[in-house]
Amino acid sequence: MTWTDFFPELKRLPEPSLSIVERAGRVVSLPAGAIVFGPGQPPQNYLLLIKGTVRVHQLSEAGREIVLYRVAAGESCAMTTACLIGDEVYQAEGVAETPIEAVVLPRAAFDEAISKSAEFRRFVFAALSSRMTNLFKLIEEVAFSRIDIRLAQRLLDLAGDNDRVAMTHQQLASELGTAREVISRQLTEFQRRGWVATARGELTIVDAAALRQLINAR
Amino acid sequence: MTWTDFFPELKRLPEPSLSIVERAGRVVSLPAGAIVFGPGQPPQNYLLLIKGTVRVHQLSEAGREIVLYRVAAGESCAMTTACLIGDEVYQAEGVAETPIEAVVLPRAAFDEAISKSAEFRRFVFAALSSRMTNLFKLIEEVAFSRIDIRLAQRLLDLAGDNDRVAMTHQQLASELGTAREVISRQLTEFQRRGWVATARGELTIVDAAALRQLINAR
DNA sequence: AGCTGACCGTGACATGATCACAGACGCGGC
DNA sequence: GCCGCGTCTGTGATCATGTCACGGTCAGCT
Repeated sequence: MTWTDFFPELKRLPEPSLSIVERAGRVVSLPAGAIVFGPGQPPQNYLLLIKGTVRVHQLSEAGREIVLYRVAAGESCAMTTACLIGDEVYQAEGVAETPIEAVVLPRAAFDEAISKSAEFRRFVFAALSSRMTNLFKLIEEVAFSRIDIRLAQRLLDLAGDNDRVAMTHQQLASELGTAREVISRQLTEFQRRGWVATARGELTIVDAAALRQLINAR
Repeated sequence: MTWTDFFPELKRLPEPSLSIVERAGRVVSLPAGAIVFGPGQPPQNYLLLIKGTVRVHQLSEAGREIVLYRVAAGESCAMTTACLIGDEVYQAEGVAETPIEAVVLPRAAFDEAISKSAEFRRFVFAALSSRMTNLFKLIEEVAFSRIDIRLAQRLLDLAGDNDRVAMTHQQLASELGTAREVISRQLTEFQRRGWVATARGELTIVDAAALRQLINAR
């Protein structure tokens, strides 16, 4: 079994493209918390995530941060792709949120596959454009959405089936690019209304319907 | 003379790619104020601007807007490219700020040129990735920058050699995704400090150095 | 001159960010 | 258990920004 088993679109690549990427790509593992890439670095490899998730966030000078997007298993990293193509350095940081396994495909092989395979191009650029779409949405949210609505949305996104979010207020603030105090106050209010239950470093969604209603109210 | 004269990178395309795009691309003109594309529309053509500028901005439900980027002569439109590749509809609006001339290249010819020419690909995707880089910067600014600094930056950007910006406060507010009143107050303050002179529908930068210093102060 | 619509100024208030600080909790060491 | 320490959370004060309401001013038109 080879790593392309994790990427159906790539598995269907015609030869010789399939062989190129299969042979050039190496699988690496990183522990949770590892910094996958950081601002100022030039990308050397195309990245494909097999297992785990990577959080990509931007850091401000003042020490605040905002999550730009997450890379899930089976996806590629948009910022890496953009920087590779445009020959630029990373502007954001990528952090392994869980232990991860990823394929690193060296630039040369990436370029070769791009030029030789229409299917590979489609895979790469469809992912890129879909992420771009997300970024436009993010800009709209940051510029125009109220913080309580953004928090409610994010809590629903982050909660698993057990409606639990194991994050500190500071981490939630970093998700949305705001300050911890703002999150604390909003959560206090959510709790007062019986929508969530909070505990140190974690929180439980009690009334998901109410949160959804808040989101749709405007 | 053909329209590719306006795009040095394309002019250097090897045959047959050059002929493909030259023959498939039609030059169109639009008056200032024309809506080039709008939210919900599917893109049918790749766009290359020959003359004038197009402003691409996102509209919020509440009627506020923010300028995502401008397409200058000699450039392509990133949102169009992304939507074409990813087969999605536009999420933002493109407006001709001046009378414009543009090349529209139908999807089929675009796809063909992409698959046949490495140079064309480089042209298209380098533009896309560079715009993506801009978007990350925009997110950082919206999320973390003070409005006075963002306004100062934008004024310097918008001012021509004569240090004049012919826009209303409302238009400036739309540039930055904020409200008119906020701009009015900031400009009043800038004027009080002797940095700008304001008039109805226009403004003159008096002390560009002071504005630059404000920007660099933090 | 008088009308009209766009443009601008401003006060009052709501929301969000920043600063300062204190209390609560969890965990390791004893 | 208990202590000590670092992290996490709560809260008031204040500032920055956004929203609402309204009135005044200006340019262009008849």
